[in-house]
Amino acid sequence: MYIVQLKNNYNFVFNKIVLKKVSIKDVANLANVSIASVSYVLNKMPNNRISESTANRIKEAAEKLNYRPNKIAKSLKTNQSKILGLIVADIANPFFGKIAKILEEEALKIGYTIIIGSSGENNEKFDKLINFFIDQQVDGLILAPVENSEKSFLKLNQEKFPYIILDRNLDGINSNGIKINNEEISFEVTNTLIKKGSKKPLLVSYETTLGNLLERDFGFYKAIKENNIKELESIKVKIDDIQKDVYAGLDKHFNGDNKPDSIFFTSNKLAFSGLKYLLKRNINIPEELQVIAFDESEAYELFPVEISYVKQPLDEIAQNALEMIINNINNKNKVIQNKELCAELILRESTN
Amino acid sequence: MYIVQLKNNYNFVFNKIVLKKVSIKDVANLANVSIASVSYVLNKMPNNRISESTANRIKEAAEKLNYRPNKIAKSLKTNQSKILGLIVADIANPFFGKIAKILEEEALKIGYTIIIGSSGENNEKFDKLINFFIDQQVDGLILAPVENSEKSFLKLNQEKFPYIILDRNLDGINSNGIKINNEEISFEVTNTLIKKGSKKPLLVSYETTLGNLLERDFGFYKAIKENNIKELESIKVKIDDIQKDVYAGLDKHFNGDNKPDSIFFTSNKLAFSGLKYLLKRNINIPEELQVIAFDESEAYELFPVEISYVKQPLDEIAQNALEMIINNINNKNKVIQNKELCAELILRESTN
DNA sequence: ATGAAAGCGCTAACAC
DNA sequence: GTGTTAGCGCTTTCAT
Repeated sequence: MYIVQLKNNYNFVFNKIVLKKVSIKDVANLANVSIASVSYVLNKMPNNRISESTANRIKEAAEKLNYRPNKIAKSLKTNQSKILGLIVADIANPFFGKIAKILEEEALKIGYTIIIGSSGENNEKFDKLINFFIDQQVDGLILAPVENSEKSFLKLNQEKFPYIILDRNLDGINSNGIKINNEEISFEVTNTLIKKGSKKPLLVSYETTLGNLLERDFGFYKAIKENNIKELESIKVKIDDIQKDVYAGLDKHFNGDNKPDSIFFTSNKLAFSGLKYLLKRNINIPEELQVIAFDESEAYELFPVEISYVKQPLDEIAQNALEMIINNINNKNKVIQNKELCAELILRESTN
Repeated sequence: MYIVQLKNNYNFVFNKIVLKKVSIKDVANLANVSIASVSYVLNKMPNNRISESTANRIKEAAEKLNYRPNKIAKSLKTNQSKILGLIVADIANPFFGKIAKILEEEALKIGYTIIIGSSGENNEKFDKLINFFIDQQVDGLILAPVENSEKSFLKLNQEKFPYIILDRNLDGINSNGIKINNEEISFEVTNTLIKKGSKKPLLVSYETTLGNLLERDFGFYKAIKENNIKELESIKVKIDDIQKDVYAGLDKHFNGDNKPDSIFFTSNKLAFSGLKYLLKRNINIPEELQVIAFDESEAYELFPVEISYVKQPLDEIAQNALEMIINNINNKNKVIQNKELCAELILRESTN
């Protein structure tokens, strides 16, 4: 519903011509009350204030005019945008897509909107997005850090801007965050492979400084050490040329005479490239080679063998992230809290 | 940088204590000019106004205070939020994820932010999101309609709210939109299957009223008619239980004695379920059965046979969508424009 | 070349 | 129980 503004304060409800959105003033006029009363009623303030009859008049007027409060104006006044910024590596990656989706749905329930950005693993883009979002007056940020993004965090810390760290972590940056028990679950993965007979497990992982990924490596190394297994040369992949590095690494191993008999891929993207390779090479899974991958992926379903994988509790992650950031916003000087959720190892055909 | 506000208008720059964000007023104070001048300089207005020396003073002051204009305040004044709402079926579906990503990146370049919602193919959620986004004061909407969402569009039309329709279309809703040549490319797909020897092509599609999907069916039917091929009973899947319906439909065909010798899946989700089935049944592709799917999907890469597919020009789609909605926002009474882009058929192993 | 001031739509303190 | 009003941070018209 729109209003034609004739004089200064006099509005005339009209049917077709679009000129001006309905504002609180129009509702007040129609209900014959002050704008303050409208605000009180529509925001459901402690209702010892307005009498029920005027309250009803106001509600009716609002309905009739199809009044929609202007959140921008409210934000300006209350200094709260009710917008949260989410920065992930790549929103087209279903892992982040799922988190974003849950986050968005949960946020909606408590009146928050989420704006999403993809850093593309690039620290400059990451920093640029942070700035853009802050300029956009987001109330807080949910961030999946990229390598070399420490300075962005230091700046946020210095300005005491509310944020939490999602999924990943950065050495030396001690902030509120939510992630999973990367080391423990990776330890379990590796132990499982070994228990199932693997003598030569191979780690396919990243060349990175991101803590969560390093922890996955640690879990692997810890397990092979405890089992007195001599390490095959791990494949460490650069994050920006995954496919090439994975292929090259696997080629080296599978063309040699000290072939691995199991592989642990520490991410869904690594697994994706690796499985493609194994498919091409026609390697028998699990007889010749056992496989466990990190993260769920639809793609695994079209692979001839059901892949065992580490399932992250995405719902829990998203819910906790949201809870944490809201908490942070409302209470800026809180103690730092690092929540660690438990991932689950799902065993299927690829681990006999 | 923060400011300690001592009296009413007097601010004192301080180092640690956080009280108040830097505002235009602070910059004006520091530069010894009016806030109007600050606004002029920082918004790079036609510079016949402010002298270079004051302009420099202002820029320096802004930099020194690390001033960040408050977009909320600007929005309130200019009545433009520079926020766009995007509603897709499911942001966790990489097809939409990719579009969202490109959209977001392009939007950023022209100073727009995108907020994303997933309708989950549910028309109530769809409508709720629209309302939420409008309340959020988005300048325009980019919408992938769901079934039975006509009333939402009628409402938008009535209010002349700027929006464009993405990827899909709805019967009877004639709005600005961007999609691909669904019928033509589906015709080409089917013809290709037939030319390559298929006598009994099978259509696996949706039971739906969404125009874009129906067009894919039409393309198929047109091709088999022109080639005088008797139709196998198409599989029409309900959008909310894809896997079950696909399995049941394929079971019926492959257990009978009039087996199809080629399949056209009209979406990536259908193909996903179908390929899973074919994998389980161990059906020989392409010898026994040729396959073409709609949309690209990472998952296809892990299937033992490279799947031929219809590639949608996602970048172009996103760019056009953005251009169109911006156009719409700036010029509300524009003629209706329906842009149709060309998809591309990528032939690989699954079509001999 | 610059400043003063109105006002965007709302909230909330204060007045009556 | 209800109204008045200041003011959030900015843009922009109108003075000077």
